[in-house]
Amino acid sequence: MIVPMAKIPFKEQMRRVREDAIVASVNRLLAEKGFDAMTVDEVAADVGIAKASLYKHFESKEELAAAAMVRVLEQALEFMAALEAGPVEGPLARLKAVTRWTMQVQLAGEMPSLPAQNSALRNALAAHRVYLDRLMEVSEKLGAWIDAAQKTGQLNAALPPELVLYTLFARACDPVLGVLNATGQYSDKQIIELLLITCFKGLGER
Amino acid sequence: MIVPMAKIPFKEQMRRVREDAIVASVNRLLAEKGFDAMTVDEVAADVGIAKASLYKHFESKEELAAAAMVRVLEQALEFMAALEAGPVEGPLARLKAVTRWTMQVQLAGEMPSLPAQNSALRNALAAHRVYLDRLMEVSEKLGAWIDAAQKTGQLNAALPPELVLYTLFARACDPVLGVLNATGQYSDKQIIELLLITCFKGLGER
DNA sequence: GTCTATAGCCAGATAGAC
DNA sequence: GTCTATCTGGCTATAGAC
Repeated sequence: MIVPMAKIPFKEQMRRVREDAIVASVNRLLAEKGFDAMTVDEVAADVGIAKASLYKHFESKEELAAAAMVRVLEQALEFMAALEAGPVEGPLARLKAVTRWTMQVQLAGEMPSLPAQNSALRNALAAHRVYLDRLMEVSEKLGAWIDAAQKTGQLNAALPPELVLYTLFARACDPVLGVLNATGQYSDKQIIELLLITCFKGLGER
Repeated sequence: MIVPMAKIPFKEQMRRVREDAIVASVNRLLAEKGFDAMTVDEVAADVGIAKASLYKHFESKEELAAAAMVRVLEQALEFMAALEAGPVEGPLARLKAVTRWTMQVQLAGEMPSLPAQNSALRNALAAHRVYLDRLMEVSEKLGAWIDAAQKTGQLNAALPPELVLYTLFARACDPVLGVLNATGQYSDKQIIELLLITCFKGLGER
């Protein structure tokens, strides 16, 4: 269904472009250095505007990080929607495709990493409606695929579905990928295939 | 072989006890909050001495973290030596036993977590002789077990041994454990057995 | 809304008396 | 070696001119 576009004022368009540029910078810096090591000054310098201008768009450093997280979650939703519309059939194949996608994002240096324990940030995220909403959407879609894959016996049905979900999220920012990449011994493709094996088949021999 | 103990001066003994207490506190705080969120003031308060006194023992916050890492690596070496002397036979069984041990340490809130990206800390560790030495010892012992397990077909021989090694290190501080524990739905024993499955058998069905 | 300049704070590290 | 008190730098956030 095609929805007629509402006319968007010019100023509003400018604002969006600016904010997109900001969030893209934040995303890259978060991926590179992590939340704590990233400074708002760096973000401003990277975008090419003054720090005070940043604060006209986002009211805190935490808001910046949340915006970056929302962005990557929406990209994930977009990818997952494309998967459902496309030729990739079966829940397991789709779960693997998403996992592969998260690894590609990591390799591209575009997976924001939020230290799991930072309390100021966690509190901000736990109160951030949009972030929670997107996170829920992704979780529900993945959850449906996990359910289906367990019912058809493609995934180990003895594992609690939440465990599978948490594991997939964890693999999306698994440090092993970075370490493996740093050795310089493997191509991106090899790294992804190796990590897919350890994730879905484990380290053991069958 | 029993080595005759050199006589240790009383003052030296006092110093060691103090430093052990300091490192134990650091270890716990690192596990609880991570390196960035941990403050030297907190450490001093937790130990019950003044901050300036801390700096008579360790010359920087990074040195504190390094000492905690050395401590846990030495505990690992001790555990691994006991494994080799004990009833646990076979390289795979030993690898699983070590993995189980690291998860118990995590559950006990005693696995120091060093954000993978902090550059000041990483530089300090990369130049820390004792830390690197212990890390190498652990890696070599694990590497030998991995080799053996791959030769006997207990571990997937198609995986590069380094990948297996990095994966085991990563699982020693896997956030999935904490998340699973936070749900309150599983006992420690269940959590450990579930994570051992995902690590060695993967998410898929065989 | 953009900028320069600065406030305010916090944490790592140190001075200096005992 | 331990303490109290302080220095110092860097970071988030804001004031105020334009």
